[in-house]
Amino acid sequence: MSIEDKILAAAKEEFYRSGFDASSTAKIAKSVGVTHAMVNYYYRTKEQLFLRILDSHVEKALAVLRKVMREHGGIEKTLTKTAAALFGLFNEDRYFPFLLLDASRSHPEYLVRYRERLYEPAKDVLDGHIERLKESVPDGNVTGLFETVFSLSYTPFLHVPFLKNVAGYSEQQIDEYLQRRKEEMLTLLQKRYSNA
Amino acid sequence: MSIEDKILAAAKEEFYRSGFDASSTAKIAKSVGVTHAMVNYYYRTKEQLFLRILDSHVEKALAVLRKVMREHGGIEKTLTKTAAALFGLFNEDRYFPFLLLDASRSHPEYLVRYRERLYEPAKDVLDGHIERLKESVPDGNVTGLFETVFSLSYTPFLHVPFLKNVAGYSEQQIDEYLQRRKEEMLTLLQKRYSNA
DNA sequence: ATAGCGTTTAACAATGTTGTTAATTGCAAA
DNA sequence: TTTGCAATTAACAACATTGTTAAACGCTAT
Repeated sequence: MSIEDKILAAAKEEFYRSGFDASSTAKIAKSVGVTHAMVNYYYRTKEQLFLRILDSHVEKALAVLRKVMREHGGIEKTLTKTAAALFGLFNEDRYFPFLLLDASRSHPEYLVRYRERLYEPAKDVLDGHIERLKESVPDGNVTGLFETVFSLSYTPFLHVPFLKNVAGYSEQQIDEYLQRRKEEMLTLLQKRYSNA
Repeated sequence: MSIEDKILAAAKEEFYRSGFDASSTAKIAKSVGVTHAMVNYYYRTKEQLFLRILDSHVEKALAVLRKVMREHGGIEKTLTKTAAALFGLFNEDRYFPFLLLDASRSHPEYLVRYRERLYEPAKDVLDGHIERLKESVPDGNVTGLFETVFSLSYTPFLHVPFLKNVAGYSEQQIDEYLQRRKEEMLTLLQKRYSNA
């Protein structure tokens, strides 16, 4: 792996764990074993380095969502697939939810750039199929259901640092925990849309 | 309000919005309009100032939970009351969830001190009444249900900065949003425990 | 071998951070 | 009114931060 790539990987770790403001390019460089000038040499500024990482993650998330949303099934299938896709996405980068929350709280200006495109995948479903979907959901609160899916997909990963560092879970216990949460989420969804 | 109290209030804001590491005692002092030496004069160190704030919040949260958990009703009542209590707690300090997440990710050592006491209110219910509760829940996953309640109670508040600063919600829209989320959570719970 | 070019370092500047300390202020009690 | 003490400031130390720049390094191609 080239130094350029090593810096990117180390930066990912650092930004994941500390957020933008509390991260230090000097520490990133140190963890790679080079002078901090290398960070500026390859990525100009801390901000550009951060945005590059954020960008690739958001692109990936959007791609996943678009794919799921395009499959036009009933509310049940769409919700379940969305839930599984989101959970899988976060499971690949377990600190990604932290990154998003940190950005939304401390640097919303970095997220404004995605505004339109964030709503776009959802629109496919919410506009094109919302009428049919509404019939399957008691109170017609389809967007609310999607937000519930979103929330229940990422909270397990927010809890990982606590479970690991405070409650003392082992890696295996963490994995079991995440699996339980996924199943509980899917069970809950079934109940929600399957009866009035 | 005394300067001592003003510093505490400003620190709350700053820690809420930036987390421990990204917060600066100098900025806190500046926002109050005093020299940063005052922070050290009244609170010794940044750490002690932070812990004082964290402590009072955790105490309050534990008190609320203890109160709810002590009322020995069925699973339905206990869950609903817990949900409402947690939502109300976070609604009073809307950045509190951020504070907890930040601490659990970047400073778990600050949370270890509460470890035993965090589980204590839950134990009241989960040990003393778990058998009876289990009968009301299909797969007997009572702890899972409580965690779902917890997750759905705080995520709306995590979303507020995004909705305000990226999506452009007004204060009123935020309040309406929070109300919707609360109701969706309660609806969802009803479905979950009311049928097999 | 050497000229050239991309890479890397060391050093610097400007700024910000936390915490301490000596000096000053201002009020209250004797 | 003057002594005394709490409150407040200004200045300082030690260090970390980001970003820039000139120099050195090391490899490749001529």
